[in-house]
Amino acid sequence: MPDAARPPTRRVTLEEVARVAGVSRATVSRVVNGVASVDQNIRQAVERAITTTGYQPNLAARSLVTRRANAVALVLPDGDDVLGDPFFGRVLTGVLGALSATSTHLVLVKIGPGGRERIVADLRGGRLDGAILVHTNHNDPLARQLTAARFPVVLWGRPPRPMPITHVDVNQATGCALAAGHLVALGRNRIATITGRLDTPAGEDRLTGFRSALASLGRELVSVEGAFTRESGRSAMHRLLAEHPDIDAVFIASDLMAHGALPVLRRHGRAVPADVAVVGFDDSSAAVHCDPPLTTVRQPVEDMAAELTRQLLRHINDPAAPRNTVIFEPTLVVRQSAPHGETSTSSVDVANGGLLDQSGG
Amino acid sequence: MPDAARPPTRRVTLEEVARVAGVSRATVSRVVNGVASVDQNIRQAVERAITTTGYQPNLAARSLVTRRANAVALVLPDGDDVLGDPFFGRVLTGVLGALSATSTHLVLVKIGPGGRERIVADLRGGRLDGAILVHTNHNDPLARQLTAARFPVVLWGRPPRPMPITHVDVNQATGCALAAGHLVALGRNRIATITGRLDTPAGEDRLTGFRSALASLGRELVSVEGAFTRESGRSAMHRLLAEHPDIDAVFIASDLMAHGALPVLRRHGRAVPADVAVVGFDDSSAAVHCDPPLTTVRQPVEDMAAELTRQLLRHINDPAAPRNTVIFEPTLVVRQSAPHGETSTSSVDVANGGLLDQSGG
DNA sequence: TTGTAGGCGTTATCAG
DNA sequence: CTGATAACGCCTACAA
Repeated sequence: MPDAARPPTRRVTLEEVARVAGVSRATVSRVVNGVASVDQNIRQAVERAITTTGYQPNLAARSLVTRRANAVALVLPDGDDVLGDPFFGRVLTGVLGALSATSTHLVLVKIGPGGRERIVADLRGGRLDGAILVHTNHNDPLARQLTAARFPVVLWGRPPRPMPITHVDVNQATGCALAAGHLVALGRNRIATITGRLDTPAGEDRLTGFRSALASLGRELVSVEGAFTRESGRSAMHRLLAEHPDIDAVFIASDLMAHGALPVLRRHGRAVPADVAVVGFDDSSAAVHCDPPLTTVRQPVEDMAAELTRQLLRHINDPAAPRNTVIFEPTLVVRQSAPHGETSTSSVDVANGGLLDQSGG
Repeated sequence: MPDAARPPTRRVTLEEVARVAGVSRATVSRVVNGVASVDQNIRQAVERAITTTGYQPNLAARSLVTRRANAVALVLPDGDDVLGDPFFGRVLTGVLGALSATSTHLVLVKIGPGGRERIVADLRGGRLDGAILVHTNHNDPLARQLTAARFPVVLWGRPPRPMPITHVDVNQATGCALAAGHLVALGRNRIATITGRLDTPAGEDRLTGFRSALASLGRELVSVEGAFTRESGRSAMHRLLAEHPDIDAVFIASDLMAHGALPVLRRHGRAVPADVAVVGFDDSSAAVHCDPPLTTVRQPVEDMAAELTRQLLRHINDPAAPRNTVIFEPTLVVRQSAPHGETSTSSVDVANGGLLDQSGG
């Protein structure tokens, strides 16, 4: 028999282990699943039989009877470069971290054509126990569809329109207030913002939050709409400088956009922060590698993703569990693009503003 | 019955569809699986029954009998920020693209403590059909272990030590020759390199490849070791400038390291490319957002990842299929960090050097 | 072309 | 505490 034709490993079933150990299948099953009520001697005999036979449970068979796939999906929008956004790396890290304590698989899904149907089929077909929805496009019917069918689903960020679904979010209002307060404390008066997509909850909340925070400080605001991408930050900054050349501060709704916008400021002869102070949002890796490094509102993305994952597991384990919302408090991370003192040029990187503790769960 | 306690959807089995359609389970199964030999009228009746009942196949049951999980793992090293590397985003995009034509799930796995055992268990337990290994740490026994057990496995990049395993790689020698030729054509003579981890195949191949390419052009080389991370690029450039302040060109073994290194050059008063020309490797998103934009050796990462995925599917579908190696030819993407002419300041972004066509598959 | 019947490997119920 | 025995839902010879 040629080497290449030999199957990976011979298949060993409960039946076989039972025979070797001289007990019944049921008993072996109990040992495998750690059921307490098994005689010590028998347990040991079974364990020996398991190692000598090299037994490995067949997960499909188990899945068939337990009705658990032990797998959840992380559902992303279909964009071509979403996976290049450092934000997703942090989300993945958080989700994988929360899952690593379990034996639950993480299945990565981008919603392409027919993607929605496939997710529903997998959920109904018992191949997926639940889904984590991250930035599936605004007004995507998926969230509503899945919650209506009562599948375990959780959402990153508040739903576009009010709807009973478990989700986590950062307190956008607090974050915006931190940014506004910081810029005003720096003595800036002609303040602008580059928004995210205004048809997304985060985009909308950060605009209205920042505007009302400024208003309560007696300042007005001009805004230009971006789309949360680096390129959109670049072009939005171009427009902003053309329309409002006299600004002295900008709040940019994501670090990635800020990363695209900063070179534009430089090229237009604006020194940062001397002429224009800049504050971003996220504290993604992009913030650290901006020039100058970016003052930004930190979202504890990994923690939020981990919490979201735990919420999903809760819904899977208890289908009747109530829906839940967990809001995390952001902090301000002060770096050189909008330093503490007006004339500071220190390169100190305050990793955590400490103005607010994160709370959640 | 309270809404919250109602199960998502009532369970419908083949049995039930069969009853509704007035045929046997077997016939329904044939229709579901698209077997040709079914009478048109009966087929239609069955299809009608399927829609009226809302039947959805139970994948666990199917998996149990077909011995197929329809899921493969993408195995990553355990590092904390691997998911933040833009390289992985490209790999994911390629893999998902190749898988989107099938109904195969992509399971994301980071090798933490006990991770190896879990993968083996999933493979043996029929929960995973195969695995794609990407940058699992040098000398990780996993590749050898899985191939020895004859599980379907494929590898990104050549194995550290020769071993029969299907893999894809970029032609590192060609890529290095492109970089060396370009720098020499620019009239540079004091050429240095910042290497990747020299205990990885890519790190080693890019050092030896670049050195021998330079040697054949009559140039010598000084080198400093990095570790493929942005931070390592930064510190390596510091060391390089301290030890060899007179260099006029640097070949950096990854764009991410180059992204960390460029600001160091600037801070040390070296103009790029006037004083020091820089060439990177990968053509990742980092290359475009460097200042100045980076001339780099482009790896067709998405294509390579897609091909690697297809190879895995081939091994899954035919356990006796021979192992395979697919080498992709890189191209040189010329940007401002090492432009075409010595004095050029054009901002043209030559997206594809066109010196070599990619070939593969 | 269709139906019958057996089996895939577990878990779970219920006697003993 | 242990052992039969019956599902779980599907595929697939084999027979009709």
